[in-house]
Amino acid sequence: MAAHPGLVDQWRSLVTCYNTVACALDRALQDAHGLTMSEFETLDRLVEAGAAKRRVQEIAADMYLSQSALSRTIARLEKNGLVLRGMCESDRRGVFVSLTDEGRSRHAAAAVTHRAILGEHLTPADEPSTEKAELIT
Amino acid sequence: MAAHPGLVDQWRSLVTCYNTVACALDRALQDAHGLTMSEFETLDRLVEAGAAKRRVQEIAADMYLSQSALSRTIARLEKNGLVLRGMCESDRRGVFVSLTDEGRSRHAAAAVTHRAILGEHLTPADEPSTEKAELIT
DNA sequence: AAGCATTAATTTCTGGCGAAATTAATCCGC
DNA sequence: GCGGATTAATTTCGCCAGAAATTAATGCTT
Repeated sequence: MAAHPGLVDQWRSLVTCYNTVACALDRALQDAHGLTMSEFETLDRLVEAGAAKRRVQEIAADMYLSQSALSRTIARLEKNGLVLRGMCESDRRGVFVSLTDEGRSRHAAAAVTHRAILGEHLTPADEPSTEKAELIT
Repeated sequence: MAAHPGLVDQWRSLVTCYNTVACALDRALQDAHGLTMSEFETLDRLVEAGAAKRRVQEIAADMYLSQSALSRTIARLEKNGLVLRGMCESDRRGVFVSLTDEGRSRHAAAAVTHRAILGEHLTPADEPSTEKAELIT
């Protein structure tokens, strides 16, 4: 019993760290850019893909978000003019999702905030400092 | 620009790790014991405290859960007979929360599942293997 | 001791999530 | 080419979370 007494502590540290960063990110993105984390992440995947990217599910696979949640997220983004949904001729079940110009610029602005928040809460890995320690402890 | 290109990757790893474990935990606790993660964590804090523990907020502070969410979680636990709410004489705003016998035994059973799932997904830290320790470090 | 700010907990209220049901198109075996 | 299985996306449903409003007790200042 209790063969790995550190496991629970390890998990709690992970939870605390995740929640701290996620909460800070969510607030900052919402306040400064009116985006939820899911919305930002969705834009992020589209920017990474460069061109138009089909398959809502393709994005979902990268994102740990259910297909239904992503469908609604994309609907929200479209309503706000950041994204466009289009037909896909080759497979008419599929849906193309592509960034609008405004989507691209909103993402660019939000990405600055995003990295700033990460920088505040995570250590750059090549420079282990005192920062993250306090979060984890 | 991109002064810390690894930051985003680090964050994504953390998110993936957290989601993977949290999802597995949630499923296992729900299927085997009918408990949500929040409910289990609440029981866990009460067991750790040993005696009756007042201050809903005291528990909340340990748990990264808002006071309102915890209030509802405790209400659910009470409805299921795992926990009791009682008056606190010294400060009548406060509410004592205490485990029932069934709460104690349900927690004990669930804790086994809990540790098993953690063991599957996290490395014991004293034995760094190929799994996910790298994410946390 | 009266009045106002503060603190503890609960209760709306709104919004996002996942599971399951639904709709629609494609694939496949005959 | 027809009918059943599969796949892509959406919609519906119920649940849980946080923010803000509410209720109630305490503390503080005069």
